[in-house]
Amino acid sequence: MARRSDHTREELYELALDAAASIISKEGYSALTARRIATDIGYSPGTLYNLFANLDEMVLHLKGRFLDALFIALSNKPLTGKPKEDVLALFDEYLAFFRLHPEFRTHLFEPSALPAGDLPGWYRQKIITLLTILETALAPLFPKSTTERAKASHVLWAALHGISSLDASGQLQLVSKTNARNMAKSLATNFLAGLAADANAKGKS
Amino acid sequence: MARRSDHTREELYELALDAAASIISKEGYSALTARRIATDIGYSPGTLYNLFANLDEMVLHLKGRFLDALFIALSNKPLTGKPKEDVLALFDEYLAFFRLHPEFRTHLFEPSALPAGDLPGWYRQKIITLLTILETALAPLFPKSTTERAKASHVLWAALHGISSLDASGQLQLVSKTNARNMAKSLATNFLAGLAADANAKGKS
DNA sequence: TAAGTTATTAAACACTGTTCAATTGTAGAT
DNA sequence: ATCTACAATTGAACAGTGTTTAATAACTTA
Repeated sequence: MARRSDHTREELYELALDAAASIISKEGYSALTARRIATDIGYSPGTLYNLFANLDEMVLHLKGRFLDALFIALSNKPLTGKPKEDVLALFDEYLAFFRLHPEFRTHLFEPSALPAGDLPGWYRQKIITLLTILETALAPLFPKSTTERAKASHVLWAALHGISSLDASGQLQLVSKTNARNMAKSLATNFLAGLAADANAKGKS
Repeated sequence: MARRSDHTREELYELALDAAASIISKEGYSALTARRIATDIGYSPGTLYNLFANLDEMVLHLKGRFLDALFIALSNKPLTGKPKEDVLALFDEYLAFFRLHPEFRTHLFEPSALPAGDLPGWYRQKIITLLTILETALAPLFPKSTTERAKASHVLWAALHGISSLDASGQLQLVSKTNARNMAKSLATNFLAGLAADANAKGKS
């Protein structure tokens, strides 16, 4: 067999990622195999290796798509300028997004077999773009130091990821009666109150 | 071939888990295969299936051992009764433990292919026991409500897990200049300050 | 000493990711 | 219209995986 002109390279790329997303969402990660994707899109496994270096890279591109979608979801509602309100809204949106795509909660920010630092720049950029939203929401609390602002947003993001990820793996329910949304609210409320108290103390001294 | 009396069933169990831990720590998760473990302990793959239902169950037992070790590490220093001090010390100990066993940072609290709720009781108990330490450290802050105390400890644990896990996968360094220890400190400090502020407000009203 | 039990094994099964020579449709040049 | 060059696509193969199972032989008991 040989060349077909059923789809362009770009169409194939989308077809493959669509199929992969559908398989994962319907049957879980373990059902995602090269042969299965190939069957679903009507091509042979070898064709996938003409599009991606390997399955890991394909999953990385799929994650990239989800990072884009998450960014759009989080950008949906404009920020009000009130940090607490905005952070709570972003957290809710974040959790809601992963409730729609539970299969990605654990995996989206987990290692992709890549040696971490070897993640491509475009992927890193997507995460940074995502974090910018949170950083902007925190901005009013940090009129002076942008490095402190960045740090706070990174802590909040990592912490929220922990809640969302443990929730997804079911280990939260295993141990706690509080649901993820409540925990995220507790995290945001107390952390921000702590930031405010700190700013107060510095202002007085 | 047939029966040998080189090792008891219990010895074999320990041998297998030792070998598995060593393989993971030296060559990573992907090197952990039934044939490899079998070779390393001088038995055939089939023997492993006389000890464990399957590889996933074996990994679960290995995780159990790590939860035990983590508990011991966290119980090492006695609590002082000062919540902030104790939580900071626990966080540091937690991060230090996973720095010693980086290969487990991501996996220890991640899904084990088991449908979450199907995790055996003994495993669940190990996690609960672990959380009790943190809950005890927070006790002075919650003289009345034990449910609020539990909730706070769960939030802190999940958040710390997020930091530790993202750090392990290298995605923290990808995005932030702050290291995990600093982030954990920021988390603990601000969250506890927030709790204190809340308690103050309630006390006054 | 004989019989029964059971730990242990090699071999097999159905799968996996990945590679590659062979094939053949398509595009461009003549 | 024909020839050539290119490259997308493929089936088959390779080396590996987790897991099952019938056969075996060492141990235990009678």
